[in-house]
Amino acid sequence: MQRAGLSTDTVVRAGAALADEVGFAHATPSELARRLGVRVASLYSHVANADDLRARIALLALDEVADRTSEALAGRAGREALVALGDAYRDYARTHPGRYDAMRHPLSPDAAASSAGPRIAALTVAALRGYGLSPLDETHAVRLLGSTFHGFISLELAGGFSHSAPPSQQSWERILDGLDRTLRAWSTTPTPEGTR
Amino acid sequence: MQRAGLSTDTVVRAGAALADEVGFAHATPSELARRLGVRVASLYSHVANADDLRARIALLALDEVADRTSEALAGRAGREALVALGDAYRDYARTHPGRYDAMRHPLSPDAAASSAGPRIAALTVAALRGYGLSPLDETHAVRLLGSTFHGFISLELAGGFSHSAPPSQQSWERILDGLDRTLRAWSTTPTPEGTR
DNA sequence: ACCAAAAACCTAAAGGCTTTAGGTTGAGGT
DNA sequence: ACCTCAACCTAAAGCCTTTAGGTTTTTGGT
Repeated sequence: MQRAGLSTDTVVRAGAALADEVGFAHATPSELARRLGVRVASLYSHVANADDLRARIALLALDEVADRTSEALAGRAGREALVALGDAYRDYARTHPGRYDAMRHPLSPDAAASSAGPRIAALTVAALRGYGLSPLDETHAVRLLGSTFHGFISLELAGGFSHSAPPSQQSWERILDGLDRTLRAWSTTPTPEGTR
Repeated sequence: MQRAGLSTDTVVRAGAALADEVGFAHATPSELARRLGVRVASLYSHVANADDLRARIALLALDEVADRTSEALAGRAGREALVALGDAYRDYARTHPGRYDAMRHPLSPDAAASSAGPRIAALTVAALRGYGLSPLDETHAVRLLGSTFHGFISLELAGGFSHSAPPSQQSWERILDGLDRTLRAWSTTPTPEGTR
């Protein structure tokens, strides 16, 4: 009998491809086994259970995003870096929607710590270097970027912008522009009175 | 034998409560029946199937958000309206995390059209009235608000901000402030050159 | 070339979830 | 008292996940 020659790595990669095709939520061991031409039970030698499979897809996605982000950011600063960062996320989400969703899959604390998540955070900080922010402002700015990028991408992916003109690309550019202006004025913004 | 006296409405409401407790993804007919003290099959008289249940929870959530938003916005304009809108979303997500997730559940085109979604969109436009935007700018601004609010809330809910100082509330206020400034300068922002 | 051990794959089975078909029982109106 | 509708039920089929334990291929040392 011919063997598929699977390993944890190949299984996870196939799982990621499946997630991109049918959606992260529908990337199940059953369907994966079917596509790999293997019995379901065989997958359980490579992956502990369905959730472990999903967590590993998440780790893979985080890694890939970190790599692309790192490449996109090389040699860029200020507005250019901001745009490169946003486009890197958005392009990744469009080419790999399942993996992108996987990134929001909750990980155990130590899985999260040893993931590429911190590396992505560090890259975001690096992208902001050109704006000359204080450490505190920097944290707020990282959160602003994360929120805006993730929010736009997830709404766009869910089809939230597809039912009205103009094309979302225009809004994306407007928003990047707004972010750049906001960040340039970030440190001059007084902290709101009500800060707790 | 005692009857529970269920209707579609009570089932959906119980489903929404369940979603808030265990998460939208785990709000299954099985678990719901268990809590209602009823056999699973009985639910299928009130709800077509598992996805129908989830869709109805989504519709309920959209309706509730529209109501709260509408109330929060009454008598406010400009920055005040912006903050009220954001806080309404965020408060709803915190008190009803399952329902909030449900709102991103994909609906059929006609279900979406007859949902409270358009009402929410109209309320967002109304909240922006004080900024005096052109219709095109208004659309971009609605998308900006939707993205930023949803992104922040969904990352916050997923615990993305809980592993670092300062508390997310501070970032939220900074971000609302940034949005207000951005919107005030929105129409003076030249459309980026590369607009397609 | 041989032969153990590891790795990959399998069958079988238990238990949970979703969904449908068809039967029973309670509650309200006449 | 009766009739009807709605609420609820049992039963069963089909799918998914997970575990236990067996078989076969591959591998690498001799």
